[in-house]
Amino acid sequence: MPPRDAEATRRRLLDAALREFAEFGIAGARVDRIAEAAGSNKAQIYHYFGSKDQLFDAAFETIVRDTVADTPIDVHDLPGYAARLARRYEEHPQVMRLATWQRLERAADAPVPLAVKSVRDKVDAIARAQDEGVLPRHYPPGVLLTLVLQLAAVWTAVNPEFGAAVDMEGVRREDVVADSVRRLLAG
Amino acid sequence: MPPRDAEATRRRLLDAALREFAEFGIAGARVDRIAEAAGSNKAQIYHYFGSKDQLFDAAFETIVRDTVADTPIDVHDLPGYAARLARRYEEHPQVMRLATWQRLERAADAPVPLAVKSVRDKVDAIARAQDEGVLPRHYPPGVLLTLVLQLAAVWTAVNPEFGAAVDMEGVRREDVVADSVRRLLAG
DNA sequence: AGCTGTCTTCTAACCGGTTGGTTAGAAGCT
DNA sequence: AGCTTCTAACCAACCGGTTAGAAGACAGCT
Repeated sequence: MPPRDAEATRRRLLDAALREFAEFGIAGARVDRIAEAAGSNKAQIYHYFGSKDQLFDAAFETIVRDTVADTPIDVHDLPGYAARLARRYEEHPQVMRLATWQRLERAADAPVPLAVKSVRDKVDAIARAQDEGVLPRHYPPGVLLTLVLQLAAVWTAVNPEFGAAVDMEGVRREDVVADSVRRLLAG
Repeated sequence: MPPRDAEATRRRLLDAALREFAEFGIAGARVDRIAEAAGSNKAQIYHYFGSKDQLFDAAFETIVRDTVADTPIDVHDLPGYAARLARRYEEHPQVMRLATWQRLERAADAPVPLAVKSVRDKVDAIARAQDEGVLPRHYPPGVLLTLVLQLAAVWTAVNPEFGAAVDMEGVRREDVVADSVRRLLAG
C-alpha cells in the first residue's frame, strides 16, 4: 500500500466529491470538505481537476458511465429494464441526485457527450424495435424513452411531504415501476 | 402610488425571491441580488422574513398555495387533471424547480403542512373514488397519485442531454401526459 | 396652514466568517 | 539529483446578517 499514489488519490478525491455533490449540489458543496473527506488536500483537487465545476463534471461523467454500463436497455423487456433502473436508483441514490443537480445548476452549459450518446443509442434501439413490431408505435421513440425513464425514477422524485402524508410501507416499488411501464405499452 | 408601502415591498421581495430561488436554489441564491431585483434593500428582507431560509419557505408556500388553488384534482378525469398540471408546470417553470430544490436541499427539515394537507386530500379523494368504482383498484391510492404526478411532471424532468439527442419538436406534450395516464388506468 | 413629536418604512455602511483558488516549498521516489 | 506527489499557509472576494440612523407618513396641537 503505497502512501504515495497519484491514481489512488485522484480516485479518493473523485469519490468524496461524488458524495459531497450528491448531498449538497454544486453551489452547496464545499471544496475543503471534499479534500478532508478524501484524506487529502484542497490543492490536490485543483491540481487533478482544475476547478470545482470541472470536479463536478468528472464526478457526473463517472456516475453516468457506471450506470450506463451496469443497466443496459432491453427493448424486448422495457418493464424489466425500468425495474432494474429503479433498483439501481434505490441502491445508489447519488445517481439521480447528481443528475438532478446537473439539470438544475448546469442547464445552460454544453451537454455531456457521453450522456447524449447513451440517449441516442437508446432512442435508436427503441425505433428499431418499433420497426420490427417488438414495441408498439403509439409514441415516438424519444417520447417512449422519456416516459419509461420518468416512471423508473418515480420513487426518487417523491417530495418529503409525500412521505409525511401517505404510508408507503409494504409497497413493492420495483413491481410498481414494471407494472406501470407494462400498462404504458399496452393498448 | 405610494412610494412607501410595506405590503407592496413585501410582495416585491417575495416575487424576486421566487425567481432567484427557482433559478439558483437555496445555496446558490444571493440575498443581495434578491434585494436589488426587488428595488429594495437587503435589510428589508431580514426585517420582513427573518432569514434566507425563511424567505425560501415563504416563497415555496406561496407557490404551493397558488398551484393547489389553480389546479384542483378531478378524480373523474385523472388524465385531464394530469394534463392541466403539466400545462401549469410548462407555463410556470418555477413551480417544479422550486419543489425540486426544496426536495434536494430541505429533505431533512420538517415537511410543509400546507403541502402535506394537499397530498392527503388528494389521496383521500382517490381512495373514495376507488371505493365507488370510479377508479381502478390495481394501485393503492398513494401509489396511483404518485404515478400520476410523476407523469404530469415528465417534461420538467428531461435532462439537457435529452434535448441535444432527440428532436422533440411537434410533440404535443399535454396530450402525451393525458394519454399515458389513460393507459395507466386501463387494464 | 404650519409646526412638532412619534411611529413606520427604508437605506448605506459595516462586520466577521467563509469560500474558491493560489503559492511556495516540503517530502518521497527512482 | 530531479521529478512527482503532497501540504500548510495564505489571499482577496464574497456572503449572510446587523446596525445606526435617515426620511417619509400621520396625528394632534396651535
